[in-house]
Amino acid sequence: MSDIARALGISTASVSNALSGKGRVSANLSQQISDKAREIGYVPSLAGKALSTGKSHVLGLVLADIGNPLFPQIAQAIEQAASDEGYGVLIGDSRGDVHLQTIAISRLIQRGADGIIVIPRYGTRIAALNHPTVMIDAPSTPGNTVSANHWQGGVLVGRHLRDLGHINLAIIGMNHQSNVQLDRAGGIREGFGSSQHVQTIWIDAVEEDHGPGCEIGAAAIAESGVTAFAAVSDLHALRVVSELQRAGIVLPDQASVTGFDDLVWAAAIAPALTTVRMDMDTIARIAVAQLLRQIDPGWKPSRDRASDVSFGSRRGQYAVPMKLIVRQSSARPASGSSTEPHQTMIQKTTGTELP
Amino acid sequence: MSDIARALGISTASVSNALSGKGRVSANLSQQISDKAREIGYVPSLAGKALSTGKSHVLGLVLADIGNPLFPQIAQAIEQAASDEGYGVLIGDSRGDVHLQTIAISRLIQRGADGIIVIPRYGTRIAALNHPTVMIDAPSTPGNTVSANHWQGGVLVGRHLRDLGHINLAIIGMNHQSNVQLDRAGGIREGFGSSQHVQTIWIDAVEEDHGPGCEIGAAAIAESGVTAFAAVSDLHALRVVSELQRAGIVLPDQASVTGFDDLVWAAAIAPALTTVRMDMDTIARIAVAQLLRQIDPGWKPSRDRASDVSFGSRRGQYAVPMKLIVRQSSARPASGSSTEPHQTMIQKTTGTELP
DNA sequence: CTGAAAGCGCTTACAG
DNA sequence: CTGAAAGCGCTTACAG
Repeated sequence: MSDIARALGISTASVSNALSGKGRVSANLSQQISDKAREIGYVPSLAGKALSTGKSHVLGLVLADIGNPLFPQIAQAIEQAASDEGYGVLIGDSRGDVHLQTIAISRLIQRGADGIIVIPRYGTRIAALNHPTVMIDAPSTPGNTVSANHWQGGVLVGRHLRDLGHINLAIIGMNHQSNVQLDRAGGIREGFGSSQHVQTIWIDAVEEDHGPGCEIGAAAIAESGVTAFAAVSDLHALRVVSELQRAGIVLPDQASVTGFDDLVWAAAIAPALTTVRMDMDTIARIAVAQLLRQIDPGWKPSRDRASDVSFGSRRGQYAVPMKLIVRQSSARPASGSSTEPHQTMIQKTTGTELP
Repeated sequence: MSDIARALGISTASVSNALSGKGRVSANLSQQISDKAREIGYVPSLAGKALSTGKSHVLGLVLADIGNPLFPQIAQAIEQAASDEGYGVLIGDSRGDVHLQTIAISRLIQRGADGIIVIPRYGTRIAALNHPTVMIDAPSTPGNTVSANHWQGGVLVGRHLRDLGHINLAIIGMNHQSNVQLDRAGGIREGFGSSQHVQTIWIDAVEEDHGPGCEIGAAAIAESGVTAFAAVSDLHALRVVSELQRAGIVLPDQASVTGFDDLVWAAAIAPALTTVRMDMDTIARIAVAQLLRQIDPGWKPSRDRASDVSFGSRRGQYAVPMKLIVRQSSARPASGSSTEPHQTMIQKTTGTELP
């Protein structure tokens, strides 16, 4: 910057004013300055700017567990939304440890992050920082800023399965401490209708009895009359699909399975998994916008995003609609066989030697 | 810092010297300073430090595609290794676009990253930056700094399948532009032995003919006599498992399947997937160490890591050994049925009405 | 061992 | 419209 000033024989103040476009410089000089800047390949020093303004233009993204399979989707969306607004993203990982979560946050603050985006571990409450912060979890989580509308996503699944003609459903969850999972399960129940048969299996409870990674027992559940399995995550849906197929149950003819999140393998398995997808791009945009508004109350989005306003919010919270993605794992069998008594069909295939 | 100096009636120079532990201050004063610092809750300003030293203590992590399912493992390991050395990690995503990759890198540099860690898209060559950079890809990639020894990982798989008694193998790859996949496939071939029957299926070629997401045709391949499937990634292994099971082929009795990378679902499916794991923690530590050495030739690791030196390197490259994780998908059947003529067995189960 | 001073690259009142 | 000056919080020769 001083290079430009020297080359043009002017003050750095004018250079700064011209380059920041605050309009305190004549159009003529301003033009010369930007020409010269381009000519000498001027790259502003963020460090200098940060020191004088007190803003680093960096956001911190803290996850309970970076190992989470959803992390790629999240990080990609946040990175995009942040960089659209001229912000960088610093990552912090608390490796699933609640205590480390706080440490990770303060480390990012020390590093100069202007604001923090937290995706907490279920059951965790973030101690109120006196630092701009937004949280992405579930509408039912206290302190949540924005998230997918997990309940509504569940309703989509429940209705879909009901419309397929199922009357006996098992919901598969992993952890009943997780508001995300609780919301999803509640929505599924509502969508499926309370007059039907519905049971919920929490895998953590099963694993407590039989050890981690044990069978969920999906095949046995199917034999008891359940024809629809709605998992609260694709990972668990995959376990269900896997156990069912191994037991010789043909999908989707004899049972429908659905998941959540549209993880990378959902489309890769056969039959491809019906699932529900979050609109992470929108969630990320809203999260970043809310954060920047905290950092600078006068902040306005760089491009108009009319959509930002369109999600009704209880208590200033945004709940972004989810979208059902119907694939073969819950297709309506062409032959209409889903209405046949499934007991018979299962028996027909259990003749093979199974584990 | 000036607060401390004022409170103690000394110069900021002494405070700086004491706090940075460069030993130019009497033990006595130094003690007072650190006491006072703790007392008033002093938090150093990285911005000030960055401006005066010209170092941000931030590293940039650039991925071709953050959406990559391996990203969580990578990011977690890099974040850990970097923060162990007092560095933060800024993320950049090129969304799979080769052109954006260069842009992402320069954006991170502009943001003040002292060095860049690149995990490139296959087939991409990073234009030599005049900025500290390390690259994590495959030993066979020009410019690679450190990576898993994908070839050796392949050998592990090949030998394992051979030792199981298989004599007819199909290697499943996705993209023959990827050095990672090429290395893995080559290793598998070597480990399995060249005297055996081996064929390689590249999914991208199959998809070119039949559209994306089409069947690989694993069941048909099995019917042709193949009893072992070695995929170069868990994702493709999953597709194989899925197709095989759907066709009524029982794993591992009638066929063995292996993958690569130990992605999150590898242990979740039934039967659990035999796979090969990278030692990302070691790779990340070496990558960070190499990068910091470029940034500051006098740099030394904060803790002694004797292990860093133990991986022989051709041309200064590190190839970190991979580890085979044997699970049920390639277990030796208790009954020894893998040596029975599998044709019969397949027929036995294809009696059910399959798609 | 300790301190006064200059400088890193920017921004921002304040004068002119 | 333009510039001289001070300041953001640190580090680092250089004196004393």
